Amino acid sequence: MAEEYRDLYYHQPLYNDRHDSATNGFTFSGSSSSAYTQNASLTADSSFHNLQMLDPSYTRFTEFLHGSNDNNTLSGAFGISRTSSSEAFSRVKDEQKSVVVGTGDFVGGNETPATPNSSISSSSAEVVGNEDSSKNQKENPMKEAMEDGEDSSKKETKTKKKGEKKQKQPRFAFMTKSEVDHLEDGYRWRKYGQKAVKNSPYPRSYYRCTTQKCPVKKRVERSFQDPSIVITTYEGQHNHHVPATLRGNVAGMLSHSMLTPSLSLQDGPIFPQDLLLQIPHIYNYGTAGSTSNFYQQTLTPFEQLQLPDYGLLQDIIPSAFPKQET
DNA sequence: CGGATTTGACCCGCGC
DNA sequence: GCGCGGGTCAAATCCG
Repeated sequence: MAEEYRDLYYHQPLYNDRHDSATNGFTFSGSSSSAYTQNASLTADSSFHNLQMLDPSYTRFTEFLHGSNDNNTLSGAFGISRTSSSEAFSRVKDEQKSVVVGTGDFVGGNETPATPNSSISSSSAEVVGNEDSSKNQKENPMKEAMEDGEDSSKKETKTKKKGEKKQKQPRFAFMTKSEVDHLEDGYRWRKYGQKAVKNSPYPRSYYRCTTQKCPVKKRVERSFQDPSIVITTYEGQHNHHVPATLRGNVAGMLSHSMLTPSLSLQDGPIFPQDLLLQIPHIYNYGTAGSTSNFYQQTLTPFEQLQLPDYGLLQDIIPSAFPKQET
């Protein structure tokens, strides 16, 4: 069942104060001392092999994020390396724990010793070339019957070819402690569906990037085990920049507060904001400030978190969970 | 009025 | 083959 979540990022943003801490508290997977990170590091070994990247081109978090295979890596964007990421996030507060559990390359055990810091920078997104269940693109005979001319563009995206299985887009999931379901991430999304989730009282919402031709989708749902946790799953890669008309111009904020320090941007276009924008809790800083206690303080140990569709995390990352059953 | 959301129907893959 | 569950569509509705 753990077919897709090759990368799972668990964020535990803990903003004790207000906005400022948001930037300061950027702890991607920072130097947090939480048990979560420890767990995260645990995931770094053995049993992750089968969860490792399938596509070496996506060896970095950002690459996945932006769908580029150039040097747009998170570490690159922040001028950090897998082993020195802590530098970039030195401002991380102790209480601000963000958990990033990857199931990709970084956790793959290659070089993920026990430093969750490195994990993120080397994280990779799942890239499943030929996945089995690809239901994204389906044909719609009904509509076809009704209209076939003008609607072709729409169908073109979903009616590739009968036999030709739709390629699975790389995805990764965030688990974010948040009171709001749909975390602001800088992109414009249009909700196109909502479904009840089995074994969960909380529905799952489906969003599509509103930018033309951008294939990115995301699903948002709440963990039924810990309702305060929102699981956001991104699928696909944006082929465009973050819309400039962001509320509060978060992109600017981010680039200023985050990119200034030690960012040795490498060649090639980099959209640092994209990285950050993928970190909902960070991004929310700019938009959800009004909310009183937007963020909670603690994160349910992720061994208790249930992943959508894929069962418990320990099912996916057995090594991270010595022994424990549902 | 146009864009976004809601929501029930439909499609599809998978397991039994 | 059938039922289930997940994902998507699109008409209806909402909202600024």
